[in-house]
Amino acid sequence: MEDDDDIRELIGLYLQRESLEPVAFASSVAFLTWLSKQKDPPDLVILDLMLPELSGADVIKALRKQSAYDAMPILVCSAKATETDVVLTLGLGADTYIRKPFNPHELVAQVVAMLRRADARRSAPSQHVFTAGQLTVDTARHVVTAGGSPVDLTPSEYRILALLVERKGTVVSREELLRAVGETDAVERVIDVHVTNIRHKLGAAARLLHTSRSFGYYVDEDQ
Amino acid sequence: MEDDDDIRELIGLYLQRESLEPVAFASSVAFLTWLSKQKDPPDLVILDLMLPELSGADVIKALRKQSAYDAMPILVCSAKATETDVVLTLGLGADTYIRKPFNPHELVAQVVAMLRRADARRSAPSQHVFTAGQLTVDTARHVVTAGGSPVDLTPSEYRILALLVERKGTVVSREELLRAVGETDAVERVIDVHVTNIRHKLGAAARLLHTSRSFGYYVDEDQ
DNA sequence: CGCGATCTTCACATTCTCGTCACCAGCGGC
DNA sequence: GCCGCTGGTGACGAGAATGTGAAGATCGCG
Repeated sequence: MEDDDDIRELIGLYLQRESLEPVAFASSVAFLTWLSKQKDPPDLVILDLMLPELSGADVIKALRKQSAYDAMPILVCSAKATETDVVLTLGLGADTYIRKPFNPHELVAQVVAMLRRADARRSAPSQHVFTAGQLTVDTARHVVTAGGSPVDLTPSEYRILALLVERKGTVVSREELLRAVGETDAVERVIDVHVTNIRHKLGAAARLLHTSRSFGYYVDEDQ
Repeated sequence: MEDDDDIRELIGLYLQRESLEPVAFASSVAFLTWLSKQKDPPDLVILDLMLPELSGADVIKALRKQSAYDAMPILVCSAKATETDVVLTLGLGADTYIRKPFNPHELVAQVVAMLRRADARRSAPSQHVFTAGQLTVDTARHVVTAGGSPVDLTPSEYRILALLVERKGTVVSREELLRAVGETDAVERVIDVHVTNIRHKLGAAARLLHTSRSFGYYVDEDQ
């Protein structure tokens, strides 16, 4: 939210370049109205302090009172930069303060940093389950299932299959699979043996594990 | 961390006024050494970019590589304030950038704002009793029960089991368990011995504590 | 300083895994 | 069909990972 049209547009452009989806508002009221209609709160709010109607500080206060928005990251940028302003604004519940004039790149970097942190929290159990067809690899439990039933793999077999499923659709070279197994100086053919054993243990799901002649192996969803 | 003695002291004083407990270092190496000896990571790190020996950027890189510290808030303050510096620093994993010269009150306000957010996350699931099957771990009282009756564990055994139960269902590496115990310069096999002892003390509930060959240990509800 | 509790290391047994090899099968080119 | 090359596979010995008992090493405490 920012009352100067040019600045608002500029910021928007820079954010889009980071494949973010900014929604811009010229006034606090417009923003709050929009917000009340959203199902999920936005990932982050950029706020100018000097706004017509409701001031930025009032917006922060209003947001922080509502439990739905009390965890939403707020970045404040403003030309009002006396020490008191900064302290007060942060005290109200803003997360970061950037002084105007700021460089767009800086703003974007700060936004990305804040989102990274928020993401880390939200998706704490991040991505640790990979699937390919009826195959699932749980990298937290180190468990592989094929068609629902667990498959008992040795550590090396697990590491090979996990890498292949994580990269499903792309051929992985024996060299890289060797590295995944452990920094050994073994002959590349070791992988062949492991793959054979994996196939036996997978049973029907083995048809997802393909050989790419003279290149390596790959896992594919279909067929 | 800040190489100018006066500034370091000044910042420390201001932080203490907020009933925080700052620990100051004049060099990156001193800080990292101290950090490796701490059981729990500090709540927040204030970092100057221009340091002798290891630069602030190197410190950030080093910290973010370790999972124990990848969530630790980092505030960077520096006179190196070109746009590129700010963007790079935030990109490395810092959370906030403050330009020198900064007002101490601003720094403190920013620190408090960051801590508020980190606190909200940490204490959000203020859960202190974890269970897995007939096992319960009360992290407030430091008491473990198996099938209702209390189990008498040594401190190290408790820490290991607590971590495993908190993360039930996921494999925890010996390395991470070692870190939980506190000693980092011990042989990883120490964990094996502790686990053996824990198993004996758990009796029937020991069947919940599994070995994941070549990966670590894990606790699972079922089976 | 002595004592007990706890931690760490070590040694050994056991079980499981890995890498290698030899040989066979499949494929494509001719 | 023949040949050369690449991949599949069964078997085996070397070595790794783990469980565990016992012997120092440390620590905290009276």
